[in-house]
Amino acid sequence: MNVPSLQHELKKQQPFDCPAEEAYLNLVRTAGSLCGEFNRLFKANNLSESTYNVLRILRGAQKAEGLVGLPSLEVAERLVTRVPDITRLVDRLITAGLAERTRDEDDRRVVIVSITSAGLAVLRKLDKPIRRLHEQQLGHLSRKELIEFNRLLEKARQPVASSTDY
Amino acid sequence: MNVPSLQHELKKQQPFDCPAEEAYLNLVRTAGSLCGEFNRLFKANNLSESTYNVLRILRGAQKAEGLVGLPSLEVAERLVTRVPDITRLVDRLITAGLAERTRDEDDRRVVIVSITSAGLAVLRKLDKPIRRLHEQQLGHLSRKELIEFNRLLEKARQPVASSTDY
DNA sequence: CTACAATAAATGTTGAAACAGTTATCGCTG
DNA sequence: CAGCGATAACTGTTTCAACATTTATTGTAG
Repeated sequence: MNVPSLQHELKKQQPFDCPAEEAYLNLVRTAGSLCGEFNRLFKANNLSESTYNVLRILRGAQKAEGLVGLPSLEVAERLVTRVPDITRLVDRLITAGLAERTRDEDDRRVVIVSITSAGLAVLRKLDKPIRRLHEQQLGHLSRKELIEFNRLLEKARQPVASSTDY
Repeated sequence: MNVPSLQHELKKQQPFDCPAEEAYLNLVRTAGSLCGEFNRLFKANNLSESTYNVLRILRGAQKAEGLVGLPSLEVAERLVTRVPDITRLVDRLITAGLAERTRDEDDRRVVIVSITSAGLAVLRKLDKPIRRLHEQQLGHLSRKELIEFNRLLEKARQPVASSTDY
């Protein structure tokens, strides 16, 4: 079965109101579709996209920056999608034994979150399946297409008449 | 302020593991960003993206297909993002007076969901702001870019080696 | 005509996201 | 060093999504 056009897929008789709307729906649907496959993979390992991303960030801070852990807010800021409730996100990881908290003695307001060896083990186990899924999802786009795709996605994030930038 | 590259934005020191992953993160982040703006608009009118989409589908069925309403399952199938819990989604619309249920007398298992005049009024009120937001978000992409964007998004949804298609 | 599989919708329950409000600590100013 | 605003994290609460289970109705096979 070929992938039908979005318009046909939604059984809309009339064309889209405007091209921008069509692209928006296309974008949301595509992201949802690809996300869904990852969520299934994560769920099979008792993780969610959010908790997985936190673990990735913590491992990255260790490997690339040589840090034991990161302050909670720092973790929140590095997440792909904004998360206002980092506390309970980390709570779940701690309950699962994948992360731990230590209070920063220099500034007792901040809490350092770090990944445990169990957390690292989970990530290691997931690395290959994740990479394989990435390849399966977008590996059939050529190098050129990927570059153009990224360019368009970044341009789409840059709003027109961004009055907030002044 | 320019939109920094995703890589810089996430404060990752090392490059992405693979191009497919970079594109995936870019996609998810862009969709989340644009979605967030719509969600704010919807919320200001006591709607969510899901409930708004249901209303749109119901209005579309009326206008384009001349139907009074649609069976619940039919509504669920037309939604952009899969929703397993159409019942309570419609519940909320009914509580808000924007939709109503009638039992199909021919097949008493099915429930016909239809939009009320209040629901149509809400949609009418939102039509312009929605269109304006679409234009603001993606209106700065040229016609050519939008076409290519759509093409790439559809290609991205088409998995490689889709063994399920045989 | 009864039994039963299939279908449509509703319900129960759990888990997570969103938002507001609170507590603890810090740094600065008088 | 007392007071105060700013900052970091936590907590309470509501709403929503996801999953499994249940009820009601239909059509169909014996």
